[in-house]
Amino acid sequence: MDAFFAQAEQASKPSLRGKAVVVGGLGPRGVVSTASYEARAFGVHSAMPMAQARRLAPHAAYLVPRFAFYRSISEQVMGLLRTLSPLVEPLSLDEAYVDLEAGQAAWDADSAERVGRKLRADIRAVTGLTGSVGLAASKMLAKIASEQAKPDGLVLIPPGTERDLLAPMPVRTLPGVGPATQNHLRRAGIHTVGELAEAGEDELVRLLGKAHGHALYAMALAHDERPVVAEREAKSVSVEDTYDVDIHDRLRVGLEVRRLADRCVGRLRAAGLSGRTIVLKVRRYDFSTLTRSETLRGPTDDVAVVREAAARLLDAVDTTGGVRLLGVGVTGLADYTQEDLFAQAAGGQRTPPGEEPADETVPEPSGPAERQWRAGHDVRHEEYGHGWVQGSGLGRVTVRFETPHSAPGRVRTFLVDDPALQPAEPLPLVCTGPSGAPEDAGLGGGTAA
DNA sequence: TCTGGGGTCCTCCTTCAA
DNA sequence: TCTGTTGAAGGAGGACCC
Repeated sequence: MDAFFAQAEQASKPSLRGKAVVVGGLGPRGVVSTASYEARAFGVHSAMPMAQARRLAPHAAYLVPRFAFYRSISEQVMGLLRTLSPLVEPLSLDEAYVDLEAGQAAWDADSAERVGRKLRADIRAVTGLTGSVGLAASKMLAKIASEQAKPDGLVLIPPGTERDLLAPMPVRTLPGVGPATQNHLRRAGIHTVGELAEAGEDELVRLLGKAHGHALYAMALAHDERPVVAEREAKSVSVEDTYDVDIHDRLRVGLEVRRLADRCVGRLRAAGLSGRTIVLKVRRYDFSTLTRSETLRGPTDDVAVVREAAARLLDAVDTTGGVRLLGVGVTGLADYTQEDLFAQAAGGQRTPPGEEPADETVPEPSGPAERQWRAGHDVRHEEYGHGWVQGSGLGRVTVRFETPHSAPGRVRTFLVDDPALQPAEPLPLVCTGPSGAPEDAGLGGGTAA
């Protein structure tokens, strides 16, 4: 999908169409998740500090991400892909590989191109959004083709042309080459994929290590045998928070770690998993990051065990000077726990999934008690109908009243505790009803936040 | 006024047991 | 009993991706 989060916001908010839209964290330490193509023209891009984006594009609309909304659109798109093949490998909410041959949807370049064109039309019809398609004989090349196809296009790399196509491209084009590897290669005088291939496998292994060297050499020759894998098992579960202001108080650091441990266990249990290794992550005031881990004798999903392990790990970390980020994670995942084994040995039963032990609380992530009006989120007003929060502060909230199918709407301001104003679910982006009235076709059961 | 969150994979080092 | 080798596992950090 093209600039997915930003495009989804523009589709649901007519007044933002054709305008610069930036989606990301709006706090003092936020970064850009997605920028619309209009915002990119000002130099705004993903992973850029939000403060920098605001300097570059002060007039842009700045919105917080609405993941539940994007997920509902993503599920529709993934559903379309699964009609083409059983082998669909999602990379994220907005990207996936599809093995067309395995699904017998295509067998040569012509048939693949037909499938690609129809897919783009179907995505447009079902979601109202544009997506780009890259067609090639391997995952690496399909990815490169789809990048070339953006926005709103289709690119096919004909078999036999791969090496010639890759040769002049910068090394950064290849997946797995980031800023550090690019620098490394630049110092060795290697700038393009062609130069990478000429350097030879031994030289690349010497420069970049065994795994990376071999993999990069193969990719430079356009060799990529990685299969499309439909089901991938998670290897770790983690939660982390960056704080608006560094935390200096050791007691507070301990409380935050405990809170993160609770959230992590909540996620772990929701996924029906347990884990053996507990990881504490600390990013200090100077952005230096360290991790400490402890491996238990067996996997656990016990909140008290994870809390205690995280606290022990924290004991070994110097936090004087302040911390800006804390995280707690669990790796070495299993779908049983040490307690299962004990229970089995004793002929007993463990707490059924979903039921919490009486003396523990694993709070689900939730907002504070007072009403929060987050920029970009949907609302409904008794008199003015459906709209979205354009901004809030100083006890007031500004709402623009419009829907995906209306003309750009008017703005009104209310007190934050105005009882006539309530949070609302996102409206579907596509009308399918005979009357033209929006139906629930767009939102997969209306699961959005 | 710098730099999110949730992941995966790799490398290097240390420890420990066979 | 002592020593050297080897491999697995644990731990830490870094690079990369979306």
